[in-house]
Formats: sequence, C-alpha cells, structure tokens
Amino acid sequence: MGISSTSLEKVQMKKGPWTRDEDQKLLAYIERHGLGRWRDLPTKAGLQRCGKSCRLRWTNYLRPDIKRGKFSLQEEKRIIQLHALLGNRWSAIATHLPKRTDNEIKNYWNTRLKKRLSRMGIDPVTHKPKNRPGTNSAQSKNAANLSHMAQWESARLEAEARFLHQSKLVSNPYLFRLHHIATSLPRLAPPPPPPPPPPPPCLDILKVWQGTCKSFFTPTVTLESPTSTLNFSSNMLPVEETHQSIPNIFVPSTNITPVENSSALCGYEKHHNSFETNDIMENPMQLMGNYNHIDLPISANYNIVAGPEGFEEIKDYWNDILNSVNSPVF
DNA sequence: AAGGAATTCAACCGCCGCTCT
DNA sequence: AAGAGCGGCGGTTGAATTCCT
Repeated sequence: MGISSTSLEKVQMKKGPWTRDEDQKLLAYIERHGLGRWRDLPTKAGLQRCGKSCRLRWTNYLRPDIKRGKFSLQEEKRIIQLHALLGNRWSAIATHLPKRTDNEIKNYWNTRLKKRLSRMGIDPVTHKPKNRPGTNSAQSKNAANLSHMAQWESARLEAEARFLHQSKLVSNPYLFRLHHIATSLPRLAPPPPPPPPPPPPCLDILKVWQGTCKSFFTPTVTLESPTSTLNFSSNMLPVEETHQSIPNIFVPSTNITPVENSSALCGYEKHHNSFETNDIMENPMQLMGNYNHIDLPISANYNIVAGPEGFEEIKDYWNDILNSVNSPVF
C-alpha cells in the first residue's frame, strides 16, 4: 500500500494566499476549458492547490462578475432586510445582492454591520431592540409568528436561489428567470391562517438604520444613541391596532420604477390584482409591471404608522426593494 | 516614529446533501 | 442500499492593513 492520493495531496498542496502567477494559471485554464471538474483542475492547470482551493479562489475572487469595494447604503439595507428574514444564510442572501459573493457579505456582516447594529442598541441576531424595561409579552408572542413568517419567506427565497442557480447558464438569465418565475415556479401553498403578524424586524431596523445613516452623513448632527433608537420603536403603533386599521393598502405607481419587459410577469399580474387579508408577502417582483396601482400584501403593513407618514414609510420601503430588484441582477 | 490594538478579508476547515456507481 | 466523490455552505482563522496612543 502506498500513500493514498488524499494524503499525498495534503503533503504537496500549497496553502495560503494566491500569487499572481497562480491566478493567471487558473484563469487561463478556466478560459480554455470552462468551469467544473475542480478535482482534476489543479493538475491540468499546473497548480499545486487542491481543487477546493481553486474553486474558492474563482468564486470569491477571480470571477469576472464580481463587484468589489465599498458596499452602498442600498446594499447595506438589503443585507439587513435579508438577514432579518434568513439569518446567517449567506448564499441565499448573496443571490439578492448582484455581483457580491456570500463570503464578502458574510465578512461585511461580521466585521461591520453586526457591530454597528449592536452599537445602535439592536440585537444583530434577533433584529430587535436589545432587552429593555417595558418589553411586553405581546411582543414575545409575536416572535413566534415572526418565525413562522420568516420560514415562509425563507422557503421562497430558497426556491428562488435554486432557480437562480439553474438559470446561470441560460444566455439571458434575467429574462429567463422572470419568465420562469411567472410561468413555472411552483407556488407555495397558502400557510395556515396566521394570527395578526408581528412587526418584521427589518422595517423597524431599517428606519433606525436610515436615521443613523442620515446622522452619519450630516456632520452637524450628532450620532443617535441607542436611546434614540428605542424611542423610535416606541413611537410605533401596536401591531394589532395597525393590522386591523389598515386592511388594504396600495401605493401609487408614480412612486414605483416600472420594469421593462413586464409582460414576463403577466401571470403574477393576474394573480395579484388584489390581496387577501393575511396574504403572505411574496416576491417583490410580483409587484412590478404595468399596474395602475400596486397592491401591498397585508403582511407588509406590520409597522405602518398611522397617518400619511406611515404611507411614506411603506412607499419608501417598497421603492427601495423594487429599485434593488429592478437594477440588473445578473 | 514606533509598537501595540483593532479591524479587515482571503482562505481554510469541516460538515452536509446530492449524484453517481 | 451503501458508499465514494464532489460541490456548496457557514464558521473560523490568521496574515495584512489600518488605527490609535
């Protein structure tokens, strides 16, 4: 018995930072032979690396469709929204941030966003304001409901991520994806009748976030303290009251950036001419198209603040999402 | 200017699930 | 059905860089 190939690999394989020469070899090989077969790649490409290392180097660094550099405010907000729904599922989150890798998002979260949220008085795990006196039991009851909602949203995003993966090789993946979603992606069965939904942490956090960012960008204003964060949350109406008082909401289309090729979404247009009470929020892309108005799923009104300012919040929220979805994803 | 602390991020590790034989 | 191979994922590490005193 000789040395097994795996132990031989362990002896010979190089580790650590990649050199320019190695990068060039890897790039040249992929250019010539395409992706896949990572195990064989190192020998064929003349690299003393394991296949896994090569794959990682490609997916996290060498791939041409990677955007590097500072995350925009929009991207930060998107990460927070998605993390609130999905938790540490970086690859699922990455499918919603064009040209960003899961590794990069994970690093950004761990080194910056998590700390910033903490400093703002928000628990980065639960996305709720950190424990404070006066936290009532209704909120803890709502936590279970939120978890339920998150599971549904999570399942949907997963399906979307799977599809995204499948459509990578299609020549025009964006249109293909839209078409596929509109025509063939199995829809989730409606969930069991949910109780009045709790406030999604993302909306709450985002508002705080926006406030804090404003102060970041306005030198004359001092940074908000965790106390001011809590003050904001306490300004919100109780969930139950909000939920019952606004059964149907629409956002005028003038506030929504229309998407081209909306015909690909006709299936959703038909389906989502209106929303039932307690309808689960689904893909924001459903909301795109040639609508005279856009119906907002009832589940999206968790944090509506009574009065016109509440409306503005929702419009801004959806505009943010739609803008990020409308921008080229692939 | 120096050196210690803190931060960043590329890369690694171990595990998991899927596919193929 | 079982096991090997492979790719993907999330957590973690540690070298490089930046910041602070």
